[in-house]
Amino acid sequence: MSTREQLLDAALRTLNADPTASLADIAEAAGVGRATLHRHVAGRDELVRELGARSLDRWEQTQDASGMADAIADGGAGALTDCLRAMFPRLVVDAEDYGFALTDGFLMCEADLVARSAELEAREVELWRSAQAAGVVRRDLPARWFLHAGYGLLVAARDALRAGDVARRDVADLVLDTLLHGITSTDTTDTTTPKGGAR
Amino acid sequence: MSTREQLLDAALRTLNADPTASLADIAEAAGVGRATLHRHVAGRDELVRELGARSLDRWEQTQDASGMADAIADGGAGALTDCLRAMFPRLVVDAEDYGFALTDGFLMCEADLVARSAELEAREVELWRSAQAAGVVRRDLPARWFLHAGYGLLVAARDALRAGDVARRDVADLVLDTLLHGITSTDTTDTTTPKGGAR
DNA sequence: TCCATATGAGACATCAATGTCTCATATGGA
DNA sequence: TCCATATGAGACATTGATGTCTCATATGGA
Repeated sequence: MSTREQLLDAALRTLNADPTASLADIAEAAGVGRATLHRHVAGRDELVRELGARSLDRWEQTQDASGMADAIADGGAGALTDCLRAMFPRLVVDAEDYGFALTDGFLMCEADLVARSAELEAREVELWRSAQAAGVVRRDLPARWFLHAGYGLLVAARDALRAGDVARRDVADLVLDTLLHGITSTDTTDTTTPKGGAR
Repeated sequence: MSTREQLLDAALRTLNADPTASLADIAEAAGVGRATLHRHVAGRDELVRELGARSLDRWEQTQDASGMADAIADGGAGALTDCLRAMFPRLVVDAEDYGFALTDGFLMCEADLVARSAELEAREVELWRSAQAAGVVRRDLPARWFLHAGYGLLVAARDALRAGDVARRDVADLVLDTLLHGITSTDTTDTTTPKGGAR
């Protein structure tokens, strides 16, 4: 891994912990002089743009690795369900790795990032529409709402992990379960094994 | 309404639109000189602390107006369900009014705000626990997850409204419906009237 | 009219973050 | 060893936000 990438990794870690961290903070966290940081990254703008692009790369990889395109092409309920079940665990990891990018609003000031983000969103909306058509998810709600709801639950997952309220190994199931089935009590005599360890 | 409150309102509007707005921006948006803003508010810290306190006031009002305490005391499924159905429409409005406070992380740097927030969170967790005990919501998920999930869906609602993806009149139902029942298709022959106007 | 108060405009100093630069040093290969 | 390159430390200037101050003006009541 190049020095530049190591610096960007350190910057990501630092900004996840404190989105307002200064370049001096980042350089210190990277164990590097401030001048050295500037030698590899032109400035804060470039650094943030780079990390934003990385987060979109990751999102795209997640879509690809989940077989989103194939599932949409297939159109069957099984394929679409499998895609969702493959995608959300990855998205939860992404949301934690790129936590600061999830809620910080400076990414959406860069035109190219906005465009890419819209592109990836459009792909995901396509997935939701296919899932509606296949009868996997409700047709009485707007497909774009699923996008926002999924995103919101990723924020919830990130925050729950940060607060230590849920176990890392449970959180992906928690998100998908909540999104798909909601939190209403399903059975009257609940004897199933707890998922997140009800406390 | 006092001048100070009018200024705080303008600050809230401005910060909702752009969380990085400077005091000069806020003063301009309020139609007031920068000096006048400083005459009423000591500085940015005080302004933000004040708005944070307001958002917590609103949250507390929403809890009270939804009869949360009574519902917990009652403990019945009906009372608890009514409370949830009264609370979320209000929370959605709160999330829109205090949108910047929803995801911006400077509030949680003020010890007193953190304490109050934890207090209100604890109340809401109590509600969720009661709802679990009453069989209203699932017992196989940690109660604190419901807190995060509800919060995440409020973020989703705010973003969906900002993006123009859902109608304002639908969004509260959308949130509660998604949280309680999830997005899985419930019936095979869907002839119900669309809620958000599936597009 | 006269006066007290609030305001707008703007000057001014301060401060933190940023970006650039220099120089001594360290590292690693020829 | 000798040299090229990368680095660390730090000086320096710049910039934007912030906070304070003054003064002329406006407003509204006595």
